[in-house]
Amino acid sequence: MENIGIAKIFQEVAILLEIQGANVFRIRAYRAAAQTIESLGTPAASLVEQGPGRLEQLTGIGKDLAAKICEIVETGELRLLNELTRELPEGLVEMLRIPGLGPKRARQIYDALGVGTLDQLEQAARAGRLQALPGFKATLEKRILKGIADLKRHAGRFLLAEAGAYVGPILETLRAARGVRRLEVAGSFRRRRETVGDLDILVAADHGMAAIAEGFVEHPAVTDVLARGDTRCSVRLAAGLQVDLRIVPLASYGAALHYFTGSKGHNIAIRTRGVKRRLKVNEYGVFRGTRRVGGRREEDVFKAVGLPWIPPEIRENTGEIEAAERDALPHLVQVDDIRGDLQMHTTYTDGLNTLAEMVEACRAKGYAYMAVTDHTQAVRVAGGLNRSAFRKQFREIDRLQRRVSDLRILKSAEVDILGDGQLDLDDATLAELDVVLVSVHSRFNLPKPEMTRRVVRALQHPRVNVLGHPTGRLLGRREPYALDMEEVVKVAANEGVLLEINAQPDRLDLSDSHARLARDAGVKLVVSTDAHRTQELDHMDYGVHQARRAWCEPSDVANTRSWPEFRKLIAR
DNA sequence: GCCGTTTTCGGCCCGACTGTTTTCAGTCG
Repeated sequence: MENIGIAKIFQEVAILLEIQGANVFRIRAYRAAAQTIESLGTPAASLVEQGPGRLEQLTGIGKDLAAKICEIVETGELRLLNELTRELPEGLVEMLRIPGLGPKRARQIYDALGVGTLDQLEQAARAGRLQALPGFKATLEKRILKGIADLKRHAGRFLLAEAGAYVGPILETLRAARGVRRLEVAGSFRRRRETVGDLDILVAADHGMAAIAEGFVEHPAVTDVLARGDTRCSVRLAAGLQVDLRIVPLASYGAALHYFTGSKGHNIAIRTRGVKRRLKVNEYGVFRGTRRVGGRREEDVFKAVGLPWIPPEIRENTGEIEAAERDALPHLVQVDDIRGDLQMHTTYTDGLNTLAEMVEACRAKGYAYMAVTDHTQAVRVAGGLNRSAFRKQFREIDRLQRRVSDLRILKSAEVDILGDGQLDLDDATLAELDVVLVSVHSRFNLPKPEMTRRVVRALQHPRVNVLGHPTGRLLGRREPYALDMEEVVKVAANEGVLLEINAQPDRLDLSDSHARLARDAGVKLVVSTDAHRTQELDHMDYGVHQARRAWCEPSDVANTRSWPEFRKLIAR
């Protein structure tokens, strides 16, 4: 059982307990455990192997939950969940994803009407049967029907890049509105998670709040208004993306920014620290009794609970508070630290810009080096190169290099890892490359042991330097292939191979937790754009943020080094 | 169900909006 599967079981338990009306703190414990397991990086199964007590070292996991994790790992299921679903249909879990329908109402509907699936609920609502229940009227019934339709149309999360594009025009309008002093997108967007469920826009204003809210809900991009008040509004855009707006006075901006940035787990931990110091922390500020002791700046909140400011990307309650306490926060890598891009394609294969154009674009970015990594033959759809085509490209690189002194153009290739782990390029050509990048582009559904052997074999080839997009996932479209990441990290550490964080917004592969696993094992990472056109060189930003979420400092990311240092690092 | 500078019991983060309410429960973030 994968971590995500364990987390899902705990989430379902939490929801069913909630519908049962169980103790809210017991429910919260299951939710917290789900989150802990999901962001673990290392498989929970391997912690189970390390013996009793290892799991209990995780925050929020005690004796009981540790035993339940063992049970799931060993049997593939959880008796508690089975018992709960004997009493309540599992379909209720899905029903709770409808806005306006929480545990109490779901229970009420199930008890009174026997409705236990989304489809049954839709039928009941269409037939007007919900209105028969106390506390239900036509408005709520309509809202539920709309919620079901929305859920069917757009259940998923949005790529960070997509969400940013959708919200751009709204931000412009808000920035121009009278009274707006500060503005920022908070939430998971500010934490730079790879996908976001909705967007939280925070505005500081000294006057005209109602007019700002009005302008927001009236924006042409808005198709539905879900809620509107003078300080909080919630809308949906045509694409299905929900956008929330909060307006606070300038004096509360820092506290609100902290609060609405989250994560939820991080906020609870911070507020709990506040309680211990007899402070109340809310989105309006930090208070001792009724006296405000801070809140204009985000730093105020941290300072009040005895901590330095923590970068948003690591506010996941996965150790950042403890690190801040010890004054041991990482000095996270920044996009300006990057000195070269190590994966990109040209018109030699499936790129849209010529080699010369990519070189100019990299110079414009001020890079010290770039690697040209066109595909090898096995990737037929991309028109992969054979050895003679590579020689032709090398000659063009030499010609361009003679004209360019401020940028080192590295001869490289994205060499395909064949089904058995052999490389799709002969040793003589490999020997001519400055950097050898290897990736999997075929036979994605090999069983885990075979896929792991395949990748490990490739990494053990003495010419190999970087493993590209290590899990092959495409966010929202293709699951990662089955790969024992712990094993891959171990081999990469032994062989001195670097692991890539591919900065394509729909890849971001390695994931944050895998990248952190690698970093903690001392494996160096490379952040590369995999650009197929000049504009995509700008994706570096997404990759660097992913590295930041993995707690990476500049020294953890190989392409923050100069080329001579980089070359020393990859020598094997 | 977890946890401990209030330590093995008794706490556990906090506020806004909605709808159906005459003072609040449910939901959401």
